[in-house]
Amino acid sequence: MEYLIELSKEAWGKYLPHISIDSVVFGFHEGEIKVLLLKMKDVEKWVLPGGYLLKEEGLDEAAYRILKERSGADKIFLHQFGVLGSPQRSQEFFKDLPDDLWHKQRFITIGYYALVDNTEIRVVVDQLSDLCEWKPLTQLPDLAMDHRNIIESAMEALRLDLNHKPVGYNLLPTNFTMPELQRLYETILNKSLNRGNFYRKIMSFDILEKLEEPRKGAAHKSPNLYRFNLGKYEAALKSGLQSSW
Amino acid sequence: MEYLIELSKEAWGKYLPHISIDSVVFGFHEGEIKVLLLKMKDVEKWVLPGGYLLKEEGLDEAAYRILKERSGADKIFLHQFGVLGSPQRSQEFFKDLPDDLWHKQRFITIGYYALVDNTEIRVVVDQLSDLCEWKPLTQLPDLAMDHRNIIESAMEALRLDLNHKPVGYNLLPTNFTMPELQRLYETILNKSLNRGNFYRKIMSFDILEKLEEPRKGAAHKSPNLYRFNLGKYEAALKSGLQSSW
DNA sequence: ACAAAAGTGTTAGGATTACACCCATGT
DNA sequence: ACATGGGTGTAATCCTAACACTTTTGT
Repeated sequence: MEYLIELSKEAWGKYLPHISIDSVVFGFHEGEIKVLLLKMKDVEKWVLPGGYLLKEEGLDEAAYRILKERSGADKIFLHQFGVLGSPQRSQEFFKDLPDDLWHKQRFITIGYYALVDNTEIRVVVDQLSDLCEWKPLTQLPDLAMDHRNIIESAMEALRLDLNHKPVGYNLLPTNFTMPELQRLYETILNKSLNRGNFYRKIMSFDILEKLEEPRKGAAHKSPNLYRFNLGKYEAALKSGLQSSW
Repeated sequence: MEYLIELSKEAWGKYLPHISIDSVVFGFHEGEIKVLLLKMKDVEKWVLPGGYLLKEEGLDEAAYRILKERSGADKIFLHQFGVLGSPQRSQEFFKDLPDDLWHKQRFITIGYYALVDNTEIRVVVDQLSDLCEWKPLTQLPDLAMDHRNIIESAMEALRLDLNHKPVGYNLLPTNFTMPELQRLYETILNKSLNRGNFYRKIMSFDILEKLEEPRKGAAHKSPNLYRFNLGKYEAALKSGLQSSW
């Protein structure tokens, strides 16, 4: 708690008041969508990696910096999806703390979602948190304030953006198999897709490149590996992958 | 200028600093999309109807209030579409004014778009403005700060929302003709549509009700009048009007 | 007569869905 | 042998685009 008060003093000088940024970091692992969460020190509550806007900093810039500081995630796809700001969203949470505490202000929070290939992320635990972990979207722990809402809005935004943003490229490792890509689509859309039709349709977009070598080592037949042709992918996304999945 | 300074003093007490709200009010008139703009006093620049967030006010609530105060528009469809906030977006505009002027802070602005049937709006001019007028989207006057950008983002958002939000219901008068509805779609999508196909498709959604009486008085054949069945319209929008226009 | 509007018909071409079949390959 | 993956075939259905025809009705 000492800790918070120390940070608070610093905050009033560095940041714009009343504005926070929270990021919902999505990953895809073992066929599930996961969200990166931090466990608060001394409290059994989890929070999104969030932070504040420096006085002379752009919004996207701040979102990148915060994510870097609080989770170690770097060079990431980030997209702003909305602002949440009911007057009471955080006050109740800090009610036992002094009134001049930075955290006790009213905050408007700007929501970003981030997409990461989580095989590449090295998770860092910062000063405010005990733990930084991937939690499955379907089994979220107890979340502070309105963070569960924020996650739901982010997921909704992601679904709508599937044909307009490079979701696959950013959630999968560079090389991936067709079943992996299909499972990603099925998870985001929350419905199952016919394998043959999925294969034909995704190939018809002409955004994938097949690698020479299949993935080896596992049981069963070695699956072929693909990667996105980023140029073609982005060109195709501009007009939206016309598709009804 | 006196004026601004007076307002500035008041503002520091009433509003949250650094946060503004700007609304792009769309109307549809004479086959064109129009935007409601205010002309600043003493300067040849136009601005969006915008304002600030009261200390204990929700975001949507503030957007409604501001629109009411600055344009007279009431009971309106409003939707938040994004946040704009490069550090220098407004400073340059007020550079000759005192540093403690409210307006000279750094602002993050929350963008809303509003849809109105502009036959119903009675435009009000507030203290800061000379004029409040509908300007065609295709011939916008000289706009202050980044307001032209904001309008473009809003229009982009509107296009994407066409199958998910009750755009037609809110931009047209209660009763309207089929050619009017088609022209609205054509304008938003910026392409022409085949009449017969448009008719069949829109009817197939089963969201329109045909009135008994056609519109009378004009030249040529009296066109039939329709109105939206709001219940059915909203139900259909939930899953999105599956359509490729 | 003419222009605008309403409603329907038609046809070719695509896209979608839902299967099914066959092959390859690692254990 | 069996599970997994890859790739293609196909038929029914539906959607779309493009045009055309007919009828209605004000001026």
